[in-house]
Amino acid sequence: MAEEVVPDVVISRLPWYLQTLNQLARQGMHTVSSQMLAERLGSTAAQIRKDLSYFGGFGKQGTGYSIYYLIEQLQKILNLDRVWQVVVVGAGDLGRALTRYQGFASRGIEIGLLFDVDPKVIGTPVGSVIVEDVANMAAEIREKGIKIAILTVPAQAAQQTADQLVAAGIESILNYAPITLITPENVHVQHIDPVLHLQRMMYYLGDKQ
Amino acid sequence: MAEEVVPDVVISRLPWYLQTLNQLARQGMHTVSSQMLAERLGSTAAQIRKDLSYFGGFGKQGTGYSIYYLIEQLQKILNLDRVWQVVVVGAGDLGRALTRYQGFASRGIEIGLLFDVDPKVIGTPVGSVIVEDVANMAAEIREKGIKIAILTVPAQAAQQTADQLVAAGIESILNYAPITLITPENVHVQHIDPVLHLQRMMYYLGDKQ
DNA sequence: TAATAATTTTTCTCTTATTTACATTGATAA
DNA sequence: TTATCAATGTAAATAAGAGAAAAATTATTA
Repeated sequence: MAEEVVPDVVISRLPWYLQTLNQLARQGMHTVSSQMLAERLGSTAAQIRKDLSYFGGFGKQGTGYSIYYLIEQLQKILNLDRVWQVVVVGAGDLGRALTRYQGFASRGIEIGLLFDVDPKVIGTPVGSVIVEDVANMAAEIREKGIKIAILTVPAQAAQQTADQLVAAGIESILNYAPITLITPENVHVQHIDPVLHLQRMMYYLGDKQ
Repeated sequence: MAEEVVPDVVISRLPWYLQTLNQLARQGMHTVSSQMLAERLGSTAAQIRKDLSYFGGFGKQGTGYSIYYLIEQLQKILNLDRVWQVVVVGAGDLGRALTRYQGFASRGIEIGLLFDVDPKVIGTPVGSVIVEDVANMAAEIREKGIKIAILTVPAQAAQQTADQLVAAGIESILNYAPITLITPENVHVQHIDPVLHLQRMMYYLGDKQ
């Protein structure tokens, strides 16, 4: 009875499915077929069915999937049936924009802490949190038991800050700094860099501009 | 002589290689082996070599790669040997943060236009550009021949705005709105949504918090 | 100058991911 | 109640990607 491991590509698609299912639910729909969902997502029906089948059968043959039920199941699978606290490090333009971002609360994410080094911004409010001194970061993260960090510090400070976060018990880092972080194996890092995305698209644009 | 198509996964890794090569160059290095680069990236030497070999041989056997030469070649491949103008649509927190982002100019990206619907922000400056009325968007994009857009409008306006962008000749959209856009085949869309990334990480966190 | 060591390039193999195909199930209508 | 239709779940086939191994090239050292 080998403990079947679900491939990470599959995991990475589930939040995307969930997003669209929520959209459909908001539009008042109750049921959806893999075919219809695939069209909406620009994916394929077979892939959606296969992905879901890693976790069991959620649909009814002949009918499709109950949107409400599938949302509930996906939330359970992804551990979204609770509120996750997140720490933001770096209260520059981007860090502040993310801290104020309305799309977090409605999807179970709460910015619990916001840090910076700059004495000029420490103590100022951003949305409903106050910028705190990065010197107190480790202690506060441990106290609150936070496991997820969003990193929006300048490139030259990023690696050092990441090290501190890992030491403080952070296990997942969403990295907006334009460098590749080096972290222990057990720490999940995801890199969001608009430049990398834009450059990838430029390849396909050829000499169009 | 079949025109060999380079897989998109390969293309998506090149900007990442480039980023690290630039880092190494800034540190004063002149040469790097695939092995060393792989360690730096958290990738494997074989993969880097294989990716690069899609475009020819850039290295010297026994020595490795000339960092300067490889950067030059990658820039040529990705069409980065020019400045690309980009339009930002949506002058909210995120749109303004991106418009002011320092990391663009140094990597050949220039925010040429910034639009919003809100009369209160139209006319105000953000960095070196002025927020303009979205009503004039199509005309201005066409006039400047811009092909790339960054979309930071609220979810409910995103699809409609994307349609307008496509009609105005935009061929690549970097979408920050939390919905899946429906666009013609020839339009490249990339979706950046911190929530999707965070949710993916939450799967691996289990019930750690 | 010849031998050795380093590292790329290329080919081959293996693994992973996607697609196809179909048997099965449940719903609907005659 | 039976036949038909729609759509899932899964097994099998195909395709794509990654990794490993072999061959080739360059630099270095004896």
